[in-house]
Amino acid sequence: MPKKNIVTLKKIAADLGLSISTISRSLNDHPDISDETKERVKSYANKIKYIPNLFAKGFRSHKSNIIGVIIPNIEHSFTATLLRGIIQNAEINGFRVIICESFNDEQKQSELMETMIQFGVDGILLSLTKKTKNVDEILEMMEHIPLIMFDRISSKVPCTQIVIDDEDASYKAVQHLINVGKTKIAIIKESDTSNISERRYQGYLKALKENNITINEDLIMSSESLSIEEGRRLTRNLLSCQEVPDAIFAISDEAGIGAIQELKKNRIKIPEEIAVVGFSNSKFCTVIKPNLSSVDQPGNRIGKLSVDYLIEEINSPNTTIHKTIEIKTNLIIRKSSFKPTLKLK
Amino acid sequence: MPKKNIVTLKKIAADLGLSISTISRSLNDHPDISDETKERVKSYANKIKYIPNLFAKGFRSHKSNIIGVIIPNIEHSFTATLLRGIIQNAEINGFRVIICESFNDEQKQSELMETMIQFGVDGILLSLTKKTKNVDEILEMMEHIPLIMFDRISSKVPCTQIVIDDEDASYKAVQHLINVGKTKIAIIKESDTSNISERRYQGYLKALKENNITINEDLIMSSESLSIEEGRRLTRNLLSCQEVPDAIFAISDEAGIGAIQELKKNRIKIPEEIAVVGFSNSKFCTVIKPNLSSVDQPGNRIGKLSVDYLIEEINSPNTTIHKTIEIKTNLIIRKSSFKPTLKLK
DNA sequence: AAAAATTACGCAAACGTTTGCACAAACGTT
DNA sequence: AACGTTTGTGCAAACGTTTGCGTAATTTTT
Repeated sequence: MPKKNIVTLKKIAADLGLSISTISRSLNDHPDISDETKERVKSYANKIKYIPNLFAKGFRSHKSNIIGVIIPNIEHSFTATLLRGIIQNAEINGFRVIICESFNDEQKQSELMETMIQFGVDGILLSLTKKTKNVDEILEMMEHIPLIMFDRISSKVPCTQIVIDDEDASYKAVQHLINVGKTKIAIIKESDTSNISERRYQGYLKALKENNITINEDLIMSSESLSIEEGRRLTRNLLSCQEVPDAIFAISDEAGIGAIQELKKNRIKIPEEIAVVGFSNSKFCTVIKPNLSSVDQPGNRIGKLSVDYLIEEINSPNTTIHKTIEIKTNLIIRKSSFKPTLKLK
Repeated sequence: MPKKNIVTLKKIAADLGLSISTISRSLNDHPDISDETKERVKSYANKIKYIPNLFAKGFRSHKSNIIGVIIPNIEHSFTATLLRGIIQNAEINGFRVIICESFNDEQKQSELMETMIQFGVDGILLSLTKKTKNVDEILEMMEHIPLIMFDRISSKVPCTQIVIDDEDASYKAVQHLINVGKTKIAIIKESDTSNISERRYQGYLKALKENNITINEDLIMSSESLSIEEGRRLTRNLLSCQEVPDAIFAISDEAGIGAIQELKKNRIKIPEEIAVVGFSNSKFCTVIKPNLSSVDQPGNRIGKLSVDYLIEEINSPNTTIHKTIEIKTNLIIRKSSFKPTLKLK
């Protein structure tokens, strides 16, 4: 019987011979109330285990203290750290979090946003589906609620966005490969509808250009969706090129793993003949032999920052300065690309 | 300005010349209302994009349509599939999900439960911290809210529990090792405060006993927390035993991976000299060479079932028949334990 | 000592929805 | 023709909280 014996402001007021408003204000530390009364109310409320009715609160104040999070794929390795950062920081700030998965479905993504708004979340943290084409609905819903985008973003949406500095990360990865003496550097990326892939590709191009390495189209491999299997397939393709690469930069660890597997199958020495670098620094990296060099993304930090900015926006909705924050990454160098005798550039 | 132009029942009533109650009933398909009126109201509500205020709803009806989920560690590989099953099924049934992580902290776990109740969730799905000693608070809070436990459960709490049939799973894994001719089977488990580890250990013992294999204490390795590193360390210990095992059953994939790494380092042939089986069928299994045999846990199913039972309990809180559901698993046999010429038992 | 300001509290409305009850109209039964 | 029944709708209370305003008591200022 959870129903009865529910403690409300009214009951406390009756028991203490005060009015409901005095109780409310005491509990909320309103300056109008004397310290003495506050103390009396608080200790009594505590004693009889008063639990505020958050529905009534939200109903009155139009504040839910809930943040909605929409992510494309909860199983993605990077997502866990991202979520952890979000949840932790939200909690510190007194917010709860609702997490929903869009399953990379643009339609579902819109529905989720709508439901969340309806539900009364105070703000939304959105990581887009892999190929979000139409942002019209998002733009419309932005009118109704504070929105921050993270990880998988779109420049078409004018809001604060927090993201890995993908271009810089790729640039550093490729630069590293060049530093260890590689020149025929292949890239395994996704098709150009993927925003993230595209940014990483740009970093790749930039590094090559800066080092006066001519871009060889044969060494640019794309796939719709990068799995280990796709990594293997594309690596097979690379090996059958007339000019075989001496390094492979994969924009995902899965693809990098696939590359290593395929290279090993062909008895190609890693990193001597072909070096490999991945992206995400997932747990796979230290399981595969040789260990995969990879770009480490500080997911916690992105999560934390997203919450920070969202809360800021919730508290002052009119401030329309939208920033784009790019978080720097660290390249973790392991056996798959390490070369002790580095060639000075 | 998201504030104004909010559509409420009152506005619809005014626009349509009906009363608020008629609008409410129409939208809720109350039988008292004529089909004609219902249709008129619904289409108009739809047209002006009426969004029900869920706070007011919850406030009135004491129903939130939210399920709270508490898990010890969001980064655990198995958790993702579990969550996916929960979220999917909850959504189908018109429930939203709030997910919180207890970080394997018993204190935090209680706090989270309390907050969730306070928040007005309709029910809680709980997966315990690794070592939950004191369940008093949980027992107390159970009085106030429907509770289902999943994955990491405790027999001390009288509620419906959904869990992998760990004993059976281990039994099958060890039986498999015996089938391929192994007799000196080691186990890498956690210390006996871990409920799950203990159940898996029982399955191990059962299989050995049934096959009249005497239990060798030297082959039983325990650790506080199983990581890849711990797997390696315990495997090192095993290799230094006077009687080296011919198989290792690790109750986690991480430990299994560690075992394989250590065995390879010592140039021990897998599975010929020592076979290895893990538990969870995580993605690691197909990355390591040789591929790791492992117990596949249908996380989706557990998640789905948990939601089913919880909703049942929410809808009829008095029904106090608490079941314990044990889901069967599948052993996925890979190179790390496969032996083509199997010895008939 | 009177006026002004401050302090500490109570009253009551409001938030949007649901729901028990009342009631009018229309219908079916004697 | 008088009655009960059904159908469709409206009235108003209630849920627990916050908050603008009012006010009495006290203190400060003149």
